[in-house]
Amino acid sequence: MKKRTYNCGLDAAVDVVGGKWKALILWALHREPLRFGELRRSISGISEKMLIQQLREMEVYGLVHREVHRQVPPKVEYSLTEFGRSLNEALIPLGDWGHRHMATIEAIPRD
Amino acid sequence: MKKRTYNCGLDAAVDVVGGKWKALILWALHREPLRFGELRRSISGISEKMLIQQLREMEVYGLVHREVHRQVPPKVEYSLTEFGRSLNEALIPLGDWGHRHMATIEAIPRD
DNA sequence: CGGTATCCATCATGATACTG
DNA sequence: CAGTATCATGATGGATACCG
Repeated sequence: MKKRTYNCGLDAAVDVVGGKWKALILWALHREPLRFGELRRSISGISEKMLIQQLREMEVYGLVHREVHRQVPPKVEYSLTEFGRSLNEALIPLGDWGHRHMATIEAIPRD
Repeated sequence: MKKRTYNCGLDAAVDVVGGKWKALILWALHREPLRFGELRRSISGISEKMLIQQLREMEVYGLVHREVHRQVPPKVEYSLTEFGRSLNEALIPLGDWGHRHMATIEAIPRD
């Protein structure tokens, strides 16, 4: 989240959901609330640092809700807010597109 | 474009359209082909360096077509391929979402 | 007009180790 | 279990100057 004004909606949306991980976190949480560890295991390749960093930002944005259950061992559950849910729905066509063209995308030369 | 395999379509799509500029470039080109200078003026805040860099990547991805008209002064037109057009359509709901929630997004505290 | 080439600052991401 | 701290690296972006 760098800017304060936007020229178009896409500009604003990219600013919110931008980066490698936020869209994937939204998707991982769209079915049910998950604990930190479950979330980490369900998003392959993410480090604990990036996961917590992105989750904190998404909490500030109002996309994600963080609920602490005071018990031993500690249990913290993350879930989507209505706002997060609405963003996730807006991402579905993009996910479908990626799924349809995955073979093409993987064939793109790197570097 | 960093990875070679993807867990889900959204993962792949984010890899293709990720970064601050590519979605905006797609949008700028969706109505009609534009010259380099027109493109630069229509995307506020982008530097020449980033514009040319992103365009080159999008050419490699097969999203954008670059057509050189040999004349004086030089004229180079950029347009969307069918692939680029399909990606742009998949981004429309996200753009709508951003447009609907722009006030909320601008009100999010920074840092 | 439509780029290219450098240099440089800053930011995003990653690896590893450690803690309540 | 759910994080934090620290350091390293690479990507991103801005400024400036130059070229066919």
